[in-house]
Amino acid sequence: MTEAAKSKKTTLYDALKSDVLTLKLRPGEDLDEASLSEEYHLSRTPLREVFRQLAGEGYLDLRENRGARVSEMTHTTLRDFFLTAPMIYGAVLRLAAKNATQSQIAALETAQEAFKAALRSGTSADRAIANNRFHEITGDMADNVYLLPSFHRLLIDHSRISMTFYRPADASMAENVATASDQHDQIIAAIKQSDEAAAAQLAIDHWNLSRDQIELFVMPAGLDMPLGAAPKSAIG
Amino acid sequence: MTEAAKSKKTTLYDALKSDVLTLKLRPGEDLDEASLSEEYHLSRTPLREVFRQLAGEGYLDLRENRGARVSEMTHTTLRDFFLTAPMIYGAVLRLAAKNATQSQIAALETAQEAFKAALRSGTSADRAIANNRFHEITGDMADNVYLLPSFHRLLIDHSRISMTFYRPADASMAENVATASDQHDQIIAAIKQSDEAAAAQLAIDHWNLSRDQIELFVMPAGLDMPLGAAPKSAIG
DNA sequence: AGAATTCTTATTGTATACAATTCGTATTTT
DNA sequence: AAAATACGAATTGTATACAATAAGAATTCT
Repeated sequence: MTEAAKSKKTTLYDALKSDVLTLKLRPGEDLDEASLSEEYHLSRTPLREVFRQLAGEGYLDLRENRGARVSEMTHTTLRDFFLTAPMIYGAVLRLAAKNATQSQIAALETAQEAFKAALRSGTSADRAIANNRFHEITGDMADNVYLLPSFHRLLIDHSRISMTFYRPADASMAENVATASDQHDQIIAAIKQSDEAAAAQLAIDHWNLSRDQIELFVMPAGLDMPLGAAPKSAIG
Repeated sequence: MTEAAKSKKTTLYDALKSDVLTLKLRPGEDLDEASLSEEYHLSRTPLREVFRQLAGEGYLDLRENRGARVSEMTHTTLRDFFLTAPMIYGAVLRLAAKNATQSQIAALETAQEAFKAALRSGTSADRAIANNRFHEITGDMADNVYLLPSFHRLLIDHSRISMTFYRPADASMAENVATASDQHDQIIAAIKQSDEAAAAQLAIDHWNLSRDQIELFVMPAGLDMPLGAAPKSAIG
C-alpha cells in the first residue's frame, strides 16, 4: 500500500499546487487540516509536511498556531512582479538556450502542443496549467539552483495574474493569447538554435505581452459614445 | 510549556541552519532523525516538519524513504554561483538603496559592527554567520518576494564557499577580508544616500572580491624560488 | 447596556505506536 | 568463490491519541 500512500501524498501535493495556480484556492484563503485530511484520505501528519513544503516553495503561508493559508497577492505584487520577472526570466531563457538537452527540447515541444490544445478547447484553468508547465520546462533547461527558486515563485504569480486578468470573451485578449503561443514557438526555435540573445529578448517580449493584457483588463476600450452625450459619473 | 516547545523547534531550526552555513554539517552529510530528535528533545514529527521547511529553503535535500541530507555542493556550484550572484545581488542592493527604512539601516549598522567584532576576535564560523546576517538584512530592505528566494539560496552557498576557501593564516586573505568589511561600510553609505547605482556596483565588486579570494586559495602565491629553478607546473 | 472575564469549542502542535521500506548481513545456490 | 537470494535490523512514513493554543459564546460585573 505504500505505492498508493506515496501517491496519496503526491496527489495532495499536486492538487494543492494546481488549485493555487488556477485560483480555485484564492490568495489568503484558509486551509483546514481536518477537512483536507478527510478529503484526501491522509492523516494530518503527512498533510502538514506537504503544507511546509508548499510554504517553502511559495504556494502557502504558515502562521504559528493559526494554520496555513494561500500566499497573498498584495497591492505591491504586480509592481514587484514586472520589476523582477524580465531579469529572472531573461536569465533563465538565456541559460536554457545554452544548456537544453534534446530530451528537454522534446518535452518543451510536447508541452507547447498541450498548451495549444488547451487554447483550442480547454478551460482557463487548463490553459494556465499548460502554460505553467511550458515555463517550468524552460526552468529545467536552465538548470541553475540559484535562479530556479525565484523563477518558480514568479511562475506561481504569473499563473495567478493571468487567471485574474483574463476575460475569454474579449477579442483583444484572445488575440494576445494567440501571440503568446507564437512567442512560445519562437522560444523553442531560439533554444533549438542555441541563440541566447534571441531567447533573452523573447523573455522580455513575453512579459511585455502579459503587461499589455493587464492593461486591457484595467483600462478597457472606451465605450463608443457620441460627443455631447450625457456624461457618465466618474468611478473612483 | 508551549513557549518552551516552540522555542525548541526554533532552536533546532536555527541550529541546523547555522551548522549548514558554517560547514559543521558538511554538504551531502546525512541527518539522522532519531539522534537529532534526542539531542534537541523533540519528537520526530515536528523535527520532520523542520526538515521539510529547510529543504524548501535550500539547506537540505529530502529523498523519499532515504532521509534528509545537507544540500550538495557539486562541481557546477562555483560556476553557477558566480554566474548568478552578481545579477541577483545587484538587484537586491539596488532595491535596498531604494526602499530601506531607517530602522533597517540601523539594523544593518549593528550587523556590520558585529561583523567587525567577529573579524577581530571571532572564529571563522562567527565571521561567516555575521556576514550572512549582514546580507540577510539587505535582503529585507529589498523587500521583493520574487527576488528573495534566489537571494537566500545564494547566501547559503556564499557562506559555505567562504568557509571552504579561507585560510586565516594567509596574509592576502586577511587583507581580502578587511576589504570586504570596507565594502560593507560603502554599501551602508550607498543605501543611506539612496544611491542605487553605487549600491549595484558595490554588489559586483563584492562578488569579485569573493572570486579573488577563491583564486588565492586555488592558486597560492608561488614559492619564492630563484630564477632558473625547476619550473612549476601551470594549474589550469 | 456595555465591557470585561470566564468557560466552551474548535483548531493547531506534539508524542508515541505501528506499518512499510531500505540497507546490511548471512545464507544459499551455481 | 562469486552471485543471488532471503533474512533481520535499522530507518523512514503514517495514524492516532493527547496537549496546548486560539477563537467564540456565554456569563458576570459595573
